[in-house]
Amino acid sequence: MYNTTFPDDDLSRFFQQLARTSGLLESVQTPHEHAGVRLSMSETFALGELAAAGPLSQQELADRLGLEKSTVSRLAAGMEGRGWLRRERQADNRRLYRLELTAEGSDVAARVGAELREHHGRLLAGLTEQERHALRVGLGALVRELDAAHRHS
Amino acid sequence: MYNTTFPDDDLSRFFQQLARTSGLLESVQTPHEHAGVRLSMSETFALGELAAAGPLSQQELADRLGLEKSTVSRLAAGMEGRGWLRRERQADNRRLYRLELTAEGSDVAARVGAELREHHGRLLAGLTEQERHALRVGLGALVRELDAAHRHS
DNA sequence: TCGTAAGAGTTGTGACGCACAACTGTAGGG
DNA sequence: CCCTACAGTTGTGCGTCACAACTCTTACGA
Repeated sequence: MYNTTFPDDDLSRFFQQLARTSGLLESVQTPHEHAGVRLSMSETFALGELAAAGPLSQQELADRLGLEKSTVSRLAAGMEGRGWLRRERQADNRRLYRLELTAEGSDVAARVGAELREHHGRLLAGLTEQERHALRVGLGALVRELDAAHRHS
Repeated sequence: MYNTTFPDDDLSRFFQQLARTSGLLESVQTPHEHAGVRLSMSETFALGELAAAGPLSQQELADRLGLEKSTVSRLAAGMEGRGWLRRERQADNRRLYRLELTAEGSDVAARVGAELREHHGRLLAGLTEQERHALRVGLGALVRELDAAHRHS
């Protein structure tokens, strides 16, 4: 009688599992050790965005991270303090920052990225080739729909 | 030069997307409105666990949710206060609680569960039948590996 | 049988991540 | 030249959580 009341579909089970173990996100709540560096999830993603997209303003970074500008202000300040990025005003518009990774920041991004890739690789190694392919197709489609749903809101 | 430093595999993109939009988890951080009821993610999962597994002790619930017993103590107290569950000591061992959903708790669980299912359904409706199948296979395998990885740690 | 240890649950405390609101500073237009 | 728009900052408070120290119940062995 019980299990008819709550979603028992794959999506639910997956997200519950994800949120419970959080092995992939490496503990959503608490800063964690990556490649010998302690960083939060937002810092991890910020490094990823800056590494992938190059210099951004804080507002652009906030949009990409889905965070409030005030939060990103402190986030960027912290990362600057740790020597991971430079904060210079943009020459043509001094209202905007130009957040750019330092050499050290790029290095951390590379190391953390490598560790995440390796972690994902270990996980995927347990899958068959078919399953990996299915995961790629399925997640790709899901990301597409998530994105669409997000845009329409 | 930039995009070689950070994981750009599907898993990374997916989780970043997930964490950014969080449409599925309905805002990881902030309590959200579900079926006319405001509850946190942990409360949502707790309802799901109790609805699915029946009466549990607090420690068992803590294990299932991946939370500390002190956290679950306050969580359960709150849910008791909202009339969602009863906390009785187990007759044969009075150290343990017997957390059981009330009628109202089961009702909330059912309504929230239905809304989550509907939400997931809307999302999946945008996928082709092939993609849905692939997602099912891929996520199933991923859950299996996450679980295994979690057990071995 | 009594003391001691184990384990469930509670409470105090503090960290962390975040949003909101009110502020400052820069830029552009009437 | 003011007025508005917008990037960024700071004050503040909330929600979630872990850790540690405590109480209470139970089991076990000398």
